[in-house]
This record gives sequence, structure tokens and C-alpha cells, in this order.
Amino acid sequence: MSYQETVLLPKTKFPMRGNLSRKEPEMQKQWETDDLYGKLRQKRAGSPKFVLHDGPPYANGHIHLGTAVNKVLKDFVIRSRTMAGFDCPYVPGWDVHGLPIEYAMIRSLELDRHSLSPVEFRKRCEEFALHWLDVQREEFKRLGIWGEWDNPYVTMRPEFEAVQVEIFGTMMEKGYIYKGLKPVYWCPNCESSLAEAEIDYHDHKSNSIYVKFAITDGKGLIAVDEPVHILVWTTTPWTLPANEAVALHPAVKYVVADTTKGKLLMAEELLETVRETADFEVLDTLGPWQGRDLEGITYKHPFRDQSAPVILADHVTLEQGSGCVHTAPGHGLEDYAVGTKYGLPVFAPVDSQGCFTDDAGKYAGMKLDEANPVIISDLHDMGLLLDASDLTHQYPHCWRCKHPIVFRATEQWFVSIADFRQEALDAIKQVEWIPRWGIDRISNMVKERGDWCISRQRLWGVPIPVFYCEHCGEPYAAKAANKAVADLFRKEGSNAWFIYEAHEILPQGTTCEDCGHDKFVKETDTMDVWFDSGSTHMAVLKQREGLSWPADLYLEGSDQHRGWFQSSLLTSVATQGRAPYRAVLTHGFIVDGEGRKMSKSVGNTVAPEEIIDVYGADVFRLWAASADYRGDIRISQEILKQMAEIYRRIRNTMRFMLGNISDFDIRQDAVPTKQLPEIEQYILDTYHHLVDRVTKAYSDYEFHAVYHAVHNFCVVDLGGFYLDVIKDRLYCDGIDSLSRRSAQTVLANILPGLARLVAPVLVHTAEEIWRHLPEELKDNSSVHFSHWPEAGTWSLPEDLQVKWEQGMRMRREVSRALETARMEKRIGSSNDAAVTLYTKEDVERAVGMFSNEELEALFIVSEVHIASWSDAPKHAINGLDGKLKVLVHEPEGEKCERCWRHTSFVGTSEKHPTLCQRCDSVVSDQ
RNA sequence: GGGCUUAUAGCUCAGAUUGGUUAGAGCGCACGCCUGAUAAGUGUGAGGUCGGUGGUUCGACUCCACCUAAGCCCA
Repeated sequence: MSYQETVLLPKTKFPMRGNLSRKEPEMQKQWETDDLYGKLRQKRAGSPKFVLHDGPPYANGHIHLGTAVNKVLKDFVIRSRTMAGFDCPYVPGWDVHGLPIEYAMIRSLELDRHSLSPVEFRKRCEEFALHWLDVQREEFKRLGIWGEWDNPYVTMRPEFEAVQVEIFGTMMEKGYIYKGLKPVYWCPNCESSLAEAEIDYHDHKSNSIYVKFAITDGKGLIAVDEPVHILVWTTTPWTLPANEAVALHPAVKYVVADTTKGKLLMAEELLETVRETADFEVLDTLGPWQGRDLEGITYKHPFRDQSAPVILADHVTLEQGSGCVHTAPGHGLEDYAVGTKYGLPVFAPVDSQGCFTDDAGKYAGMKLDEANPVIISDLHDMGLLLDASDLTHQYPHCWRCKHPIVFRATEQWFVSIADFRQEALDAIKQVEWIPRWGIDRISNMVKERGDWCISRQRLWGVPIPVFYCEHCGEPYAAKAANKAVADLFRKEGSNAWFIYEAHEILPQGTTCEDCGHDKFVKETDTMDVWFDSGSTHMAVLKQREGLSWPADLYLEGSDQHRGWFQSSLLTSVATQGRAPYRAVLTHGFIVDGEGRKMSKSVGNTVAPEEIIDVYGADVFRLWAASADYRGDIRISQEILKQMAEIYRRIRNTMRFMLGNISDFDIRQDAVPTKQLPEIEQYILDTYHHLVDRVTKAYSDYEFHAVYHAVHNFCVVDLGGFYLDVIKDRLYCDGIDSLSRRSAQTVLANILPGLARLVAPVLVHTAEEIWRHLPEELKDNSSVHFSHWPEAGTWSLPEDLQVKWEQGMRMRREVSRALETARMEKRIGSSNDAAVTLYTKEDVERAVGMFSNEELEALFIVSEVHIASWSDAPKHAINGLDGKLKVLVHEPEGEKCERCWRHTSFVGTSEKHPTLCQRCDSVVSDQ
């Protein structure tokens, strides 16, 4: 007779393999149809709130690994906080304005942005952005992220734009916003500013001239009793009227060369090159001095009757020229940057068509390229020209009309950071930065940063809500005007700015505060998109039902210390006097297996989609959880394979438990904790420690600790120990026996708990387990509605703790001894073996605490004998600091056909001669 | 070049914000076992000059300095 069918093997429909790429979308669809996210909101209504404010991704392409990981980490936070009992809404958002969209849209449609009306043009941008918003939304949902996907916040929504305008208004009112000059790329042919992306570099023939400026004050270092000149080199003679300084590198050596063409100050290293070019002889040199020592020397301006300073700048190089750089803050970005440091004027006497203005004195009205030769000959006449030649080099051109462009300072709006810098720094200190170094990073940036230029000469953005008096040109941005604009945008969106005339927007009777006239025109600049995203905390958290300001948490990549963390902070400090967040959590960047950044040219990029298609979203999420994201996060095929293996392990462990409680009804079959065998109490205690550890790890945002703890528990405590040990009881003991029901009680306790512990990470798998779980083990229809499992008040008595830890140590030693026997081909399965323990001292006392049955079960062997230390044969295996010897030998009895353990009972039963006593009685009772 | 960060076994991570015996875990790998979790499960074992160099100390993976590699943000 075969006893195969009398063995109670695990039974479950839960599949061993996840088939995630196919099954996850089905589950997601179901969740959406049943509106589980909405139901979860209702369930948590009234609970303490925890608001994570989503940083808006930019809607101009597919999501990449970085955004995917960011969103998944947020989902971990949202879900774990929700299960911890918080009401944790998640409103995703998108950033949809700005140049990249405008640019990508133009490219994709091959449009000339001037061929369409502003309203038409913006309409196209909107369509473009909304298309990608939709694409990204689906991609995020595929990652298993829950949130208000049907109603995200979008920076172009009327109600959003209205608030943004109001923030601008408040900052204007407080005097934080001013109009200044800043150089931009300018195409005189198109009469338009250009963004960096709209510049192409082509060969261009320029003048190359060396010009000398007479030093007027040598600061005592350079004697000026006879003429000494500072030598500069430039390829744009027309910028010389706008010269405001000469920049030297602080760490470069400079000399005054006494030459046949006069005394010239220049970099020592470039003297020879210049000598060859300008064809002179060097009679003597004075110096050298470090650049930093020459700061503050003055020279006579070539075209104005005044002097200008020598300054220091790191951008000075020795590749070309003289090492002394002609600096015109109105005509170069670097010049502008260093100019603001020294408080130099931003002078740009050039109009939109590339002609000198009246401020250019005798050159007024000339086109720049026509002025070049005139300026050169004037310099020559003044005796300031050392050398002039032509130079062909790469020069920026307008991508559209192909003409060379110029740098030209134009009037733009700025936020004066200096006015509230200290407040911002104080606000930073009130925030919890995780990791802690975040505070240093953002503090240093805020300390150093210059004013924030918020003007963009673009159409696709929120208009800067300022008017100008048509008569006197003064800007007008009174409170009433701001309110009128905000109200209009709230009703019709910012397109209204491009539809209505100023007088249709402004309140009736508005007059200029300076000259009293009543005709106005609108500002044409739009706002920097960082102002959009910097406004989300007000436009979303303060507006939306169910959210609150400030946010409990911002969670973004570490680059956002410069970006969103800062733009949000600035608008918030400026208008609210504090930071918009209580805590800021940052993560690193995704890099490849070697720790290098991903780039298309290197070809080491990975799309989230590829991972999901092959492994599934849960494996992706497990990977995101496994990394310590404070540093960079690595990904490679090896890492993914490992994740898939570990996923499989966790899945199968739960599957095994599921299969072994199929005939268990907790309402009738449960065994009270205190009546459980000690080994069950021990594993329950281990499990409770896991719950504590995992709960803490989630609350500290240390998901990699969750991952390691759960995996370790599955592998070491369950698979490697407990589940192995209880197989005999589960399979072979009587179906309703206390021993079997005890094990099942524990499984029925641990499994739903474990499913909940992994639910924030393995959202689909946990739910799949849940669906296979007997109803009476669930507290909710979805695992995601559950709270954390509770450890309860019960804990393992200390003496049992000590006893079973000792037991585990002995188990290890016995395994080693069994392995030796196995190598010697003396045994196969451990149940083929009998074991004799020879013990002394504390190990002897420990062994004394166990019954033989306990030890047999613990070691999974057929017999355990205890003998005194002195009887140990030489070949017994030594262990436990020489206090234990283990001898593996053949058991006395025959192998039971049903449970495969050896006992001397086998052969004595009449009905079942091949069975052991236990199996005989179990089978007889069936 | 500046600000911030990272560097422990092939991989993912532990190693108290207070230096102290042979630096831990899991995966992977190697070699076995089981065939009643089976496109599973289980045992044993081999892997590390703790990025490098110098220093402080009786003693450093842990503290200091410099260097190297990598990442983010600036210039």
C-alpha cells in the first residue's frame, strides 16, 4: 500500500512563478476600477495627516530610471505611513511650462514660432505637454504607484497660475522684485533673444586685436611715472566701449615687459606668444606678481574720461590672448557674473537691431560690424592698438536665420535674494534634512547665490504680471493690478494675457503712478519655470482640499538642492516667512554597475520599461528598496538578476506558508500562544523582532533595511530553520493534532503579517498573497488597507530565549557533523542519521533543558542520544568551543515508509508493518 | 577650480554621532543532499592588506591630513 496520499502536503493555487509582467497590469486595472486609492482615502479620513508634496517632473518625454526610482521611493513612504495609520494623500504633479517643451515642440512640428499667434503657439505647447503628461502618468501607474492620477496638479491650470501671479505680487509688494540688466544671446537679425539650445556654432571670421590700456594707479606695485599699459585681447572690438574692467586670474603670474613697443602688463606665460604676434623685442621684465596681488589697480578707459579697475576672475585662461581679459558685463555672461560680484555697471549701448545707441557716443547709430573697423582705427589713432589681425573661429549663430548673434544686456526682472537671504538661511535651520549633510549643501548654495533672474523672453510660461505706462515707460504692478491679473487667470488661464489688451485687464481708471497717464502695455517676458515649481507649495498645498501647508516631506534627488528645494524655499520665505517643508529627504543618482553615470553616448542607459517588461514592477521596486539611496544607486544585469532571485525566494516562502494553512481555520483550530510548543514561541518571538525592526526602518525611510531584514527572515529563520523543522509535523502528524495545529497557528500568524510588511514595496505580490489568504485571516479586502501587524504584549520568556538560542548553536554544529557524514557517503537525508552528543559544562546544562523529541525535531534526525564527555570517540566532530562533540551514526530502527524517519517500531504493527508508531496511529485514525 | 557626497568580500548591505581580541549577513560561486515547497527546498565551504598613502595612538574599518576614483550642483 502506498502512503503517499495520507501525507498532508501543501496545497495552494498561488503560483510559484509571478509572471509579473502579465499579471501586474491586470491587478492594476482592477485596483483602478474599484478605486482602491479613493477608498483608502475614505478609510483614513480623520486620521493624523502626513503630507508628502510631489516634486513635479517635467512633461517632455518618457520617464527615466531616476524619475521612476523617485516616484517609487515616494510610494514606499506614502504606503508605509498610510499603514502606520496616517492619512497620507498623494497628489502627483507636472511641470509643463518652459523652454524645453517650447523647443521640442518647435522641432517636432517644424514650426517658426513667429508664424503663429501667441495664443496658437501656446496651444500647441499645451498639447505637447499634455501628451507627455499622459504618457508619463501611464508609466508611473505601471510601477504600481497609487495616487490621485485623475486629478494631478499641473502648473498650467488656471487656479495654479493665479496663485503664482499672487506670489509674484506679494514679493513685488515687499520690494523683493526689481528690474535689472542681464546679457542674453541676441539675434539682431531676428530681433529676438535666444536660449542656449537655439544657438549653433559655426566658423566665423572675427577681428583679433591686442589693445593696451594705460595704467593710472599701480597700487605701489607698478610704477607709473612712465607709461605702463595693461594688455588685453579681444575678438569683438565693438564691446570695448562697454568695457568696465580687466580681469586677471588670481593664481596666474603676471609681469610688466619692457618692450620696444612700450611697457606691457600681461601673463608671464603668454609673453613669448604675444611677442611673436605683435613683433616686438623684450628689453626687460619686471615682476612677476600673482594675479591676486594686482587686484585694484586702475587704468584709463579707452573711450571714456574715467578709470576702471583690475579685478579677479577664475574664468581667465591662458589659452589665448594676454591673460588679461577685457570685461564688459553688458556683453558676456561670465563678465556679467564677475561684474555683479564687483558691483560693476552693466552697460550695453546696443539696440535690438544691433546698432549702437546714443549712449555709445560717437558710434551712435552704427551697426556693430560696421563699427568694428572704425573702433580699430580709432584705437590705432589713440596709440592703444598693439596688433590687429583676422581670426577664424567657432562663433555662436542663430539657429534660425544663421546670422552671428551677439551678447546684449536687456532689462529683466530679478528677485533680490540679498533682501531675505538671512531669513532663508534661518528657515533652512528649522528643517530636518535627511541625510544631514543636506543642510550644508543648501546653506552654502543660498549663501553664495546671486539674485534670481526670473525673466524669460518666451511665450510658453506664466506671464510676468507687470504693465508699463505707454507714456513714460514706468512699470506698473500695483496690488489692484496684480489682483486683476490673478482673477483673470483664475477664470481663463494665462492665455488671457495674450488675448486681452492692458486696459481690458486693468481695473477701470488705472493711471500711471508717475505721470498720471492711463494707457498701458503688457510685459512680454514670462516667468522662469523654477518660479512655477517654486510656487507649488502655495498653489497646491494651500489650495487643495485634504492637503496642508507646510508639507511634512519633500523627497527628490540631490540635484534639487539647487532646484526645487531652493526655489520653493525662496518663494516661501519671501511670502510666508518660513520653509514650505518640515523635512527634506534626498536620494542619489542612478549609475551603472561600475558606478558611472548613465549617458546615451556611452550606451549604458536602461529604461524602466525594459526592467518592468522582463522582471515586473515588483522586482523593480524591490531593487529600489534594496539600495541605500543616500549615495548613488547602481544598476546592472547582475544586480537585477539578484533581485529577481531574491524576489522569487520571498515569494516562494510565502507560498509555502500559504500551502500549509489550506486546511486551517483560525477560528476553530488556533492554539493559544501560551500552549504552543516552545519552538513555535521562539519563532513567533523572532517574527515580532522582525516586525519591530521593519516598522522602524520604514519610519526612518531606510528601505534597504526592510529589504535585508525581510529577506534574512525568509531565508535564515523560516527556510533555513523553522519551516524545515515543522515539515514533519505538518505532513505526517494527525490533521487535527495539537502539534500540527500549533505550527499552522504560527504560520497563520506570520504570513498575513509578512504580507503587510512587504506590501509597501511588493505591492502586487502582497496583494496576490492576500487574495489567496483565507478570509478569516484578513482584516481588510486589500492588504493596502491594513495597518502594521502588532507585536502585542506577549514576549518570549527569557529562559526560553536563552535555551533556544543555545539550541540553534547546537543545530549548526550538528549540521556540520551531518555534512561530514554525507561527504563520507554514510548518509543522504538527515533523517537517515542518528546523532550522539557528548557535552560538558554549559553545553551539558543546555542540552539537559531539551527533551529528546525536541532535539530530534530541531536537528531533523531520527535519533538523538546524550552521552557523557569522557565516552566520546576520537572521530566525533568537535564544536562549540570544545564543549560539544557530535557523533553521527546509523539509527537502530528501520525507515518508516510514510515519514522517512527510522524507529525500532517499524515492523511491529500488524496492519502497517512499514510504518512508525506515529504514522501507524495517524493512518489508522483516518 | 569651488560646494556637497560616496568608496567594507563578485553583488546588495551590517559594523553606536562614544577607536579595543581571528571584520559580519544574505545573494552569487564551489562542492554535496533531498526529490513530499520540485522551473522548488536544504547543508557545508571558499571569497576581504575595510579605495590608496602618511599621521595621531599601546591599539584605527572607525580620528586627522593628503591623494585616487566616482556622483550631484556650480564655475
